[in-house]
Amino acid sequence: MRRDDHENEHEKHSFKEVDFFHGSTCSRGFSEEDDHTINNSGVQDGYGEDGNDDGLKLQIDTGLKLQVSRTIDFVEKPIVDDEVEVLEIHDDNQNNKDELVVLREEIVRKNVENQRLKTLLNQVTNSYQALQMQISTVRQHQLDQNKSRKVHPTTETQNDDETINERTKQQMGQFLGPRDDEQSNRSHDQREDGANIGKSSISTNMQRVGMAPAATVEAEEAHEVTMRRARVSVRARSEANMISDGCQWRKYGQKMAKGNPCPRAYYRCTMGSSCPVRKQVQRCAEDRTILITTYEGHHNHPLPNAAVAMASTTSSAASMLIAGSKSSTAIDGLLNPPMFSQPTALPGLPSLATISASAPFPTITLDLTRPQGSQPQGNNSNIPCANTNGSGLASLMQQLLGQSPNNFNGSSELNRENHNLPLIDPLSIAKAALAADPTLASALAAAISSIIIKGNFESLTNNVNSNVNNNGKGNENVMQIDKDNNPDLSSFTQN
DNA sequence: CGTTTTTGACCAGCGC
DNA sequence: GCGCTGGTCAAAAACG
Repeated sequence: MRRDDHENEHEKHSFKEVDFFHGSTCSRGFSEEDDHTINNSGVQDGYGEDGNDDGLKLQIDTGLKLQVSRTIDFVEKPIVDDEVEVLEIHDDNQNNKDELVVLREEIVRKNVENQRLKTLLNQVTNSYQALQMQISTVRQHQLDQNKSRKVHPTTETQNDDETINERTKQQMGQFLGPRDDEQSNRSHDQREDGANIGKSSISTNMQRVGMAPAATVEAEEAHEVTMRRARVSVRARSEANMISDGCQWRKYGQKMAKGNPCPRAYYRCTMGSSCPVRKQVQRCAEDRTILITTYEGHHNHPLPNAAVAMASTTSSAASMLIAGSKSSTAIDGLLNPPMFSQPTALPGLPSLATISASAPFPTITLDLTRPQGSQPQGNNSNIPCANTNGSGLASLMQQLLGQSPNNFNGSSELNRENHNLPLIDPLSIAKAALAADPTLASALAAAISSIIIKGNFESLTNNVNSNVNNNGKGNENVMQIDKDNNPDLSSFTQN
């Protein structure tokens, strides 16, 4: 292959990336062949030729670095050996030593570039995390202000305007995803805040319907407990006794649960001296290859990157449940279990996760075992399934970004309020999927990176407007990923 | 020897 | 009040 051919190949791959970031399907990074493309051609071609492309490429790697350690592995993997081997064969065949020298130099140069990009990547990562901290700080400050307003309420109009601004910023922070090391500094406060968010919302709604103060207090207390105990459950096929989530756990108990011959194990996070996070691990009674891991609580200590995914998902799930509770219907549902007597597809995310507020505590379940597009029993038929076209990753990301799950009821009066609620963090959902099943890493990493690059807040906020009918009899909203049964996703599997 | 796991006891919530 | 169940505690055992 001549150098010109190399450059043509580079250009092709660059076009692939551009296509991807403009929304078309793309296989970038989903195969071994393309893995190298990312390291060599893709980044290299974009770097130094176009200032805008520079930023683009850097942010690509930022996403990978931040969320998918496995993907980073091949970013950091030396490329010399394989390529040299290929080139040596090439040299033997064509006996063109000059060309070989040129190509070797090219490889060396690209390795240097890779090192430089890695350095820049770290810088961008740090900046990204710093920005998250700033957003969280602003959010915290505004929540405090909100508490003060509760004590000294002003006019309703004023409060509404401020609340809108605050919630918009909360959405921004939510999209970026909570940072657990900054959570560590104030996790308890955050939980308080989470409860207060719900309390504030409940109070507002109670006032609207003229409920008695005593009932309000009672509801607030119950809601606070509910929100503090919000859980995230991950269903994944695994022969191991635990899925790797980056945290250190200490087993403190084991019980036989009713209706399941497999024991349930109880674990406590040991990465912090008094970390309140716990998890339960149990095999599914119907299919013992399925491991069900349920997380509860917020870490109060810094987490390694590998653990951030699941931890931030927990936080996001709690926010999501709090958001859902902000409608009066949802409050009734959370406080009165009959609303959750039957499963219901999660609006916009029908095949990725389950929200189950059935007693005793609301739980969001990431089901990584179901065929994509399948629905759990008792699905609300009114919920549109965004996955019927079966377009693989594109469909998946459409589900992740397409609709907000916040509008659990169809109350037009409360929709305006719901528009300003914290959104479920699609990054966290995807990251949790990655943590549970690393084979999805390369596929979702690229997609997540594209989200970051595009700053796709619009995709989130715009779609919040979609109303979702809820007939009030459902209790579980379901979205699932299954790369095993989805050929589109399976084709992206990284070995 | 420190840490982790095991396992029976204990407690709280709930329904009857 | 009683029994059932889920969750936690804590002492003993196992492990590295």
